[in-house]
Amino acid sequence: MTKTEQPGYHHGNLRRVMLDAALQAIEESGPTGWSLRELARRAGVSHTAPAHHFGDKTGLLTAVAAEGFELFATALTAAGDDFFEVGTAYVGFAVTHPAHFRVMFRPELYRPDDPAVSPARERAGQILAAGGRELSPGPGRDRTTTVAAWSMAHGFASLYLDGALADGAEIDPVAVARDILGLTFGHLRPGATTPK
Amino acid sequence: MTKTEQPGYHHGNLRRVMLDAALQAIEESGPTGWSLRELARRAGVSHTAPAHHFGDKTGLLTAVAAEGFELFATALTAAGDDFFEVGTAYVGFAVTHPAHFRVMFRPELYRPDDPAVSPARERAGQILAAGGRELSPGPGRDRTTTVAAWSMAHGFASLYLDGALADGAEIDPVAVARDILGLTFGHLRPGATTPK
DNA sequence: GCGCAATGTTGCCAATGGCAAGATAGGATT
DNA sequence: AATCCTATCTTGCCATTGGCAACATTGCGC
Repeated sequence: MTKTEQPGYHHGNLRRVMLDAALQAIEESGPTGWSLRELARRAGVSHTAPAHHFGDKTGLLTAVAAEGFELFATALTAAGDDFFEVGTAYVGFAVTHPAHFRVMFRPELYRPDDPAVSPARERAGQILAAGGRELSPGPGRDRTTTVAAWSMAHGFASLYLDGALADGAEIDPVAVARDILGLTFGHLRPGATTPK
Repeated sequence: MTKTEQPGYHHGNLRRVMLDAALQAIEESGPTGWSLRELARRAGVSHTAPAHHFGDKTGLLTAVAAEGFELFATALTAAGDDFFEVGTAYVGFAVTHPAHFRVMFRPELYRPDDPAVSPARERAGQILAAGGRELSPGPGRDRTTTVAAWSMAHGFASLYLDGALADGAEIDPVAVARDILGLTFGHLRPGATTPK
């Protein structure tokens, strides 16, 4: 359709193509259920070509994590200042970028201290912490509130992606996320009434 | 410490030894960061001996998941009827059995439909659902409450095990779990104390 | 133009998971 | 007790994998 032509020797776009192939493979078979050679075959290059872009397999996963944290930080930022919007965006990101998400929080798969990873990860952490401060019920409880909200969003996203919640019916994960965040944090919101 | 003697040809205890070796390897390098042959070497047997007990690598991981869900269901049951105790036990299990936990919720690693796995998993699910019912703020909200609590416990356990919460200071994960459960579900609790 | 670094290739190696065929042993049957 | 029988374990083998080394090609900067 578009310019999918691959000229002879130099691929010209290998890095991106390999990343996309990896993302698709991760969605299909998990973060370790594929081989570098298989991806290279799919991309139509020799089995060592990717090494020039990522070094080794861990390097490819590091690149996935780095891109993931970048997209993640962007998505959280775009959600604005509202605590619930940030929480919803957290789950939204996981649903939209399942392969990135699955790698990002499994530091034994990649090099977490890589300079391409750490800054974005910390940027995301800052946004989450800000959300916790906003909703904290009192001084000294910021960290607890942040951890609580983070756990809620992260746990729901993980359970959903792992299929643990699929008891037959299809669900709209983002809507459910909104629901459970409201149930558990609604009472902390200014001017909220306890459900009951 | 007891009968650690390995007679010549027949190991006599290979299944358990392999399981323990796998659990240790998983703690050290993640659920896929080791080789079957390496475990066999550690156990002092040939590289195909484990096949007679587990079939293949996936079979070994299936056995880990099965044992995990058994222990998990037992731990949740032992926590009693109190919602907060169940939530705390969830995190306690993850901290106490990190290797099991890491495998259990990653169905692409094993055979989730294996008859050794499903019953125990469902048993655990029943206990969680009962906890949700207990705390539900109204009819029709049972499922939401269950998912919320499950997400909270699961998310915190996952983040803790993955080292995402380690911002320098050591924490007591079970105590923090109690804390965040209180913050988010305390307002749903009937009265002050005394669960009947 | 030209040189050189980036990009890609082929050939090779040790390690891995798994299969097939054979060895061993411990218990059940007789 | 002799024998069979089956679970357990071994050796030998194969295709696949990740990674290294050496070489080929290309396009960009000077």
